[in-house]
Amino acid sequence: MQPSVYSRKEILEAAFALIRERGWSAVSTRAIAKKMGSSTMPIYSHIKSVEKLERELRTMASELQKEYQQKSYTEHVLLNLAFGYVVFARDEKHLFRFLYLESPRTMNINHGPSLRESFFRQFGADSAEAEALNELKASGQEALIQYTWIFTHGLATQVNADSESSFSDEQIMRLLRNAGEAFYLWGIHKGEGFND
Amino acid sequence: MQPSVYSRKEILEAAFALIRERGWSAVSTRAIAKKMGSSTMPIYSHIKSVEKLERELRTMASELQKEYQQKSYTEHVLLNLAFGYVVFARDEKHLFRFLYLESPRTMNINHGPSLRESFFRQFGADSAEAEALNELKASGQEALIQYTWIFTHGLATQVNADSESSFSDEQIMRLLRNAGEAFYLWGIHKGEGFND
DNA sequence: TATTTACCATAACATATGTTATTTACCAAG
DNA sequence: CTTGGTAAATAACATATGTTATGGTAAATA
Repeated sequence: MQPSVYSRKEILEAAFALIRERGWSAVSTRAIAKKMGSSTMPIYSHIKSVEKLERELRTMASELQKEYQQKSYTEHVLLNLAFGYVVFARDEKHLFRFLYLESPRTMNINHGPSLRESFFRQFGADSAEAEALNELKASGQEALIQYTWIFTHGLATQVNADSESSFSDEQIMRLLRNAGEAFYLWGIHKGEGFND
Repeated sequence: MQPSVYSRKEILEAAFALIRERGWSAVSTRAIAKKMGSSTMPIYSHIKSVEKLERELRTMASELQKEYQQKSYTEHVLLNLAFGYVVFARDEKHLFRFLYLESPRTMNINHGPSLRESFFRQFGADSAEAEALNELKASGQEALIQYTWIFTHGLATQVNADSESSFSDEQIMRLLRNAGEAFYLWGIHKGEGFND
């Protein structure tokens, strides 16, 4: 048996480079092949169809997103998740669009789990964070996360659409902090939580 | 000279119906022709290229969006703009995606003027609204609009992605009101506006 | 060494799309 | 009525893409 000249890994990396640089619409079997200096056959021998390839690329993009979100930019877990999400949207425009803005080739409107679920999971996991929010009732805490998530996603898409990438880390951080504080104080103010 | 059997208007309406029902990716000269029961020729005789067609459709979609945003849902102009924007995103999924989420066929990341500019324009135009916000300094007012806009766009994209359209008018209105109030109170609280 | 088999390149098939050339049919002007 | 021009249909050209068939080459195996 012959060893593969073009490995599955190599193929995925070429495709991933393409989507990072030029977006999902620039990914085709021929484009990948050209980038590797091969024909399209190795792709089909390692990955059955473009649909499978798309799934792989989604996973890879999500992994990179996760790296952005897991860095410790501040001492606040939720803020880190939000900040990482927005910076990912700014610095990896095509990947963010691929994951959250553009439709899959099959025209389902179907966004991934993304930030929102991370928010809710992390919130439960991090006790220090939870303690700091003790003044809010449970419903208020959940609402705080919901509002923060909506704001974060809005900021991310806006930052993503800004082709000059003129949002600095500091600006993004300030926007997120301020919004979070506003929601938090509003929750305190209302006492009853966000749902009345 | 013969009168046209297929008018420019008829063509645009067929294309618009297509994009509303099945999205921009479903719009092609042949699909339009099929919908009209004609060949593709009338399209080219009235509209030179698909690129021109896309521009026309953007205009039409924006007009419909404007209708949503100009209704008087409440006594607050800004809230009306925001609410109309979100409801448009919920009820016209394909049009909203076409205008703000998907890339143009030519791969520029370029979102339209949209809500944000409307916000800033309307804000200046409506004096009653301005009066109500007098307690905020000018910089704080601008910031309030910015934060509100970010939240609104975030909510719109979230609502748009929800294929069950499970967001009721009341929920959307409440989210927008609460967020706006939170930002407003935060601005008061800070005194100096949002930019410190 | 001869053979078989996996891998890959080439070419082709199938489809979808924008666009244009050619032909047909019809209406209006002379 | 003839003729000319316009609009529409048909067909074709050009490109892009997913996918598959065919054949060669080189390595592993008998």
